[in-house]
Amino acid sequence: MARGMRKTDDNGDENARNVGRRRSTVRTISERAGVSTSTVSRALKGDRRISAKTRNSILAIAREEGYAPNAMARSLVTRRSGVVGLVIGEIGNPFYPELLERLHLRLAARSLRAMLLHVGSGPLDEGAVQSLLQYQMDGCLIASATLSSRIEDICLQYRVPMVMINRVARVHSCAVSCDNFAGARLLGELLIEAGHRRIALVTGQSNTSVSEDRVEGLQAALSDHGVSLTASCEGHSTYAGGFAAAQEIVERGLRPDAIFAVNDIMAMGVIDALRRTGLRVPEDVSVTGFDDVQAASWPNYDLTTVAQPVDAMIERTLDLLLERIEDPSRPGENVSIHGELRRRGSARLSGRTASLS
Amino acid sequence: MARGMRKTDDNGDENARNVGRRRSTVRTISERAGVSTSTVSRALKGDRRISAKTRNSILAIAREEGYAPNAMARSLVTRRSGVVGLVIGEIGNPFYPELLERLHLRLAARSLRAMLLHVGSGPLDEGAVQSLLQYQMDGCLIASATLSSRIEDICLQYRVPMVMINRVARVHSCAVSCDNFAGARLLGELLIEAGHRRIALVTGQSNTSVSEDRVEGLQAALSDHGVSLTASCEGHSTYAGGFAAAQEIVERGLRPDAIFAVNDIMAMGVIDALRRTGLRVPEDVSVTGFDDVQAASWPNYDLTTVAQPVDAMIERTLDLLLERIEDPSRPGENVSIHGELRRRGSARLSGRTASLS
DNA sequence: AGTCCTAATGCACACGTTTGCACAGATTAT
DNA sequence: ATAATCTGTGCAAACGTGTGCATTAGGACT
Repeated sequence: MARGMRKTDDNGDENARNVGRRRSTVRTISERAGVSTSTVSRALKGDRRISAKTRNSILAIAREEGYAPNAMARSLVTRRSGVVGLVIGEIGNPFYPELLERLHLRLAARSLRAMLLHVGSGPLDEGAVQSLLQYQMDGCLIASATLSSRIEDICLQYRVPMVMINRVARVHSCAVSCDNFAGARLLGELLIEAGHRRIALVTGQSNTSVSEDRVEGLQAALSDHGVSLTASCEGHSTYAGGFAAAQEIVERGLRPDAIFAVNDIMAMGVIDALRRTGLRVPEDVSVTGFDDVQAASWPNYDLTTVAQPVDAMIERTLDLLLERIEDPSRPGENVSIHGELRRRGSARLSGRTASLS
Repeated sequence: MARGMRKTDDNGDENARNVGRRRSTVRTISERAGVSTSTVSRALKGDRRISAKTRNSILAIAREEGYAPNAMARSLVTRRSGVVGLVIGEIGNPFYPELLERLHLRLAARSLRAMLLHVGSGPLDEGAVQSLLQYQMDGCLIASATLSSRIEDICLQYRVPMVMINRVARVHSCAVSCDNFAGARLLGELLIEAGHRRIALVTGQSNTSVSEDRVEGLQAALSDHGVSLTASCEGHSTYAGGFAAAQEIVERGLRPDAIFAVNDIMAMGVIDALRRTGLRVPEDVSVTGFDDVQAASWPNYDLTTVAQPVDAMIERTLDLLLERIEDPSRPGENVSIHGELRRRGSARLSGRTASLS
């Protein structure tokens, strides 16, 4: 299709000298500059011992050649690859893509690169753990509520520093998460203050720490006020899972006046399912989520939720990881950071709190 | 929080021999087996010249040591890193996360690993292009409708094989995309057959090839039937962009009976905006999208759209990339693969086609 | 017995960097 | 004048693999 023919031809000019030729190395430069390779190496990393004159000359040649140091060769001797492995969870939940973007940005800021070990909720293949070792990764980041025990074991065994994000760690490991318990409790109190007494719970696979903590947070708020759960429904931790769970709740005639979904994506499914049966949100049923993904603020969801402090979590995660790369003997640490309540339209407000922003 | 204490302690046992010690190398193994390092190297890659006896002995020791070959050292000599750079686009559009998952899977199937160069719609920093060269990546994959000319130039200049996905390439490059023109034309015809004559267009930044082709496909269908566009509205290629565009169309009193959005995520914004103003979809206005992201089949969108043949596109993309890694002198190629029309509830059907599945 | 072939293994170098140490020359202190 | 310090640079060894070539041993064939 000629439609694709935008006219921008002729590749960059600057280093036409090495088209086709092999990439220039520290050796190429040393020969042109008439110095040894070690001098070149030192000049390029700004070693003060190299005189300004030769350094500038070397820098000029390097630029002209379009030189880029070979990270493979470097990491062979420095024993640092500058690469961290990345396991990223259920991609159908927009929380993870959104996390991924920030994470990549902050990694780059610390001059680290991410290599994908696994993405999605499928089982992770043996190739992933092999490449973690083969590529001499400096560390490993696990952003997934589920599946990871295999890779966690490997990291422990081979002493690869590892930090999990959006989870709580078992012994010896590090993890950073939102304070799910406290956040869920806030949501629970919000529902109770708004007068709700028939509260239903929609949860994902309950064996994740994130899910468990949120459920317990809600329970804590409820039992503080002598309220007990009207219903509890478990489904896949997806939009479809939330949708199905809400359908089931309606069909069983449980008539809750509020539904607490364990995360935003399920809450969105819940809302759509409720409306499909003619129920109004929030007039007939209040709905809350957790995470504050972008879609939560879409006008037709307008979801009351708790925002995970993603940036703060990432920053802490990288602190922990870099510390352990520096000194692998450091003990494991669990960090939980407070999230922020977002009052929106999917849950009724009590008269008292309605005047607050 | 004691809540986090799941009990699973003591790391794997198998190779307790090398805790704390440095990882075992081909040399460690050669010494234990009483052979030379070259024999070990050959045995590990199944060279037939090594006798079964010594090979088995070496394999056993390697397993016991938990040996993993050092990919850095290997690629230094083989001049193949097994790594491809990945640029992934506007993450707010679920098309890209969904693509990412499949892509990673198929890369692994060809024993390649993906290193993240850039993610999201922000400007890509110089560090990204530097690391493309430093880590000696075998190739580069660009999955983004926008931004990439900088990295494209670099790839051309340094002869790094590169394939773009969901775009059409300018000269010298490779690209794989859905046949956007044909797909959009199908949608256009569907709308016209259903009796729509007041058709509005909602588009993203029009300077992307994907967007342009879809618009032209629609136009082709319209002019075939002597229909001309009722309105055209441009916004950011996001949910919010679609939402704003539909609002504007309604406010300007243009009264279209159908809206063709350039992709699903914008179509979702369009639908929500229309409903917010009291208009029904599809009774008052039909809406179509493009991509068939997962959310398109959510019951409250139930979006008529064209499914991009993601798996086929990925497979072709990797074919092209691997061919060019093998032989970089191959000429550029544009591949476009037919998508599949998905008739759903967001667009009215004509009596004639209503009986079809 | 000598020649040739095959099978199995080792030697040594290359890949591109970094870095401890040595060395030459210049400058300063004694 | 000699010793001590400093400045700028080079040598050479490492990092862990892969691989062309040489080497050895054993057998088969003439």
